[in-house]
Amino acid sequence: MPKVVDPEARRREVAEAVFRVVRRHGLDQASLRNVAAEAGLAIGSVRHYFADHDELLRFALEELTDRLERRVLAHVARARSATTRDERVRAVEDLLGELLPLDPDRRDESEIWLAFTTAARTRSTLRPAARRLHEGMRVLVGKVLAESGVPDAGVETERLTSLLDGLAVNGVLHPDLTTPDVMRAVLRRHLASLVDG
Amino acid sequence: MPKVVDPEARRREVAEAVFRVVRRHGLDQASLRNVAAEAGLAIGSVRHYFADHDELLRFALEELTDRLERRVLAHVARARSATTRDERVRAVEDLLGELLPLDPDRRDESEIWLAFTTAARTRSTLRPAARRLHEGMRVLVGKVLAESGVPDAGVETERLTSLLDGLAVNGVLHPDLTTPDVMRAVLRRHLASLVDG
DNA sequence: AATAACCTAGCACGGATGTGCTAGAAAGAG
DNA sequence: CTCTTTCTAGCACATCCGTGCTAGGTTATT
Repeated sequence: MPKVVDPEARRREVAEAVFRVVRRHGLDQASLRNVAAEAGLAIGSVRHYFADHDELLRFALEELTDRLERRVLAHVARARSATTRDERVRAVEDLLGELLPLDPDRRDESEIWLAFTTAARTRSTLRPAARRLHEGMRVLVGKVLAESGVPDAGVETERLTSLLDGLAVNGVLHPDLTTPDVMRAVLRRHLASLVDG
Repeated sequence: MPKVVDPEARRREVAEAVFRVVRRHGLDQASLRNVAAEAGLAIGSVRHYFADHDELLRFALEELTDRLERRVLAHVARARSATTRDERVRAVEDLLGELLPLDPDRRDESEIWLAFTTAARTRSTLRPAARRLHEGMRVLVGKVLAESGVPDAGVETERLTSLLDGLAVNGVLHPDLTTPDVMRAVLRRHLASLVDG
């Protein structure tokens, strides 16, 4: 028998390499060769774990989705257990802040999210995964608003979803203008305007 | 002397070809060969008007900026001449709506904008032009808010700018969910919440 | 120690890309 | 008609890409 290697762990390692390449040089540059080099593997090794270049990118996007989902779900539990209204508002703020590039880790994730999401427009094999990610975020925002008793959930869900996406985009593309402090202030203002009516 | 050809007009024609390719297949596919084929020219002809592949893309982005600017400026004049408050609100709505993919033409423009803007993150030669485009939009939004007497212009400018960008992104990437009607409703709601306080 | 299974490495092919050059076509000026 | 300048077309080269294959290495079990 061969050297025992957890194949799923390997796949995740390769996905990490994809993320680093995408972050530094863009999704175009996430070729098998570049990713293999970044992962410290031979191109043949990468292809042993992924049948296809497409499958590699698809897996990376799903990996990103999983990670985001896990992080957000932890906050959901915390938000539900909030007692005072102030505590609850703060919990919602933190929860939605997980979707913004507020610190280096989340900034990395947002950069990767933006690259994959926009690429999915013309790369049809990425569309289903990108779609699931978007819908997940959308229903999350919808639930948060509904549970907070905000009326007119349809329009407000779209408004908050698009605001968060726009903040993430500008936080990634123009970090000197859309700084973490600015993003937090905008999010706080928006939430306040929702509860005040 | 040769066949007289207005070189600027030719450059703009080629830029149009770039737009069509980007819209259909993404910025990655806007190679000299693909663009030349789309424009019905030989690759050598395209290179006669553009020294570089970089220069071609840069020119296309600047062309997009010019076009957008021209369209928006027309609305600015109209908004300034509004008399009643109702008329003014509607003018502002139309003005900002020019930045959203509300009809096929603007949808095309938004798709191209998104492709170039996000590509500028890793393609350094596109950054200056993308930056100017973003700042132009930002000061426009700032002026609109200031002239409408909205307080706290800093945060509100960022909030509305990011909302518009987010709507454009989702209008392009998820047109079945973020439909023109939804975008209009969101924009209207946001503007209303600003003037009511 | 021998075997069999898994993993790694890499060659080879066809295709695409940007760019440097060169040859020729088109058409107003003399 | 002829010259001269502008424009068009396209070849050639080095580089990178995804993928089909194959050969070699590594190691737990027998």
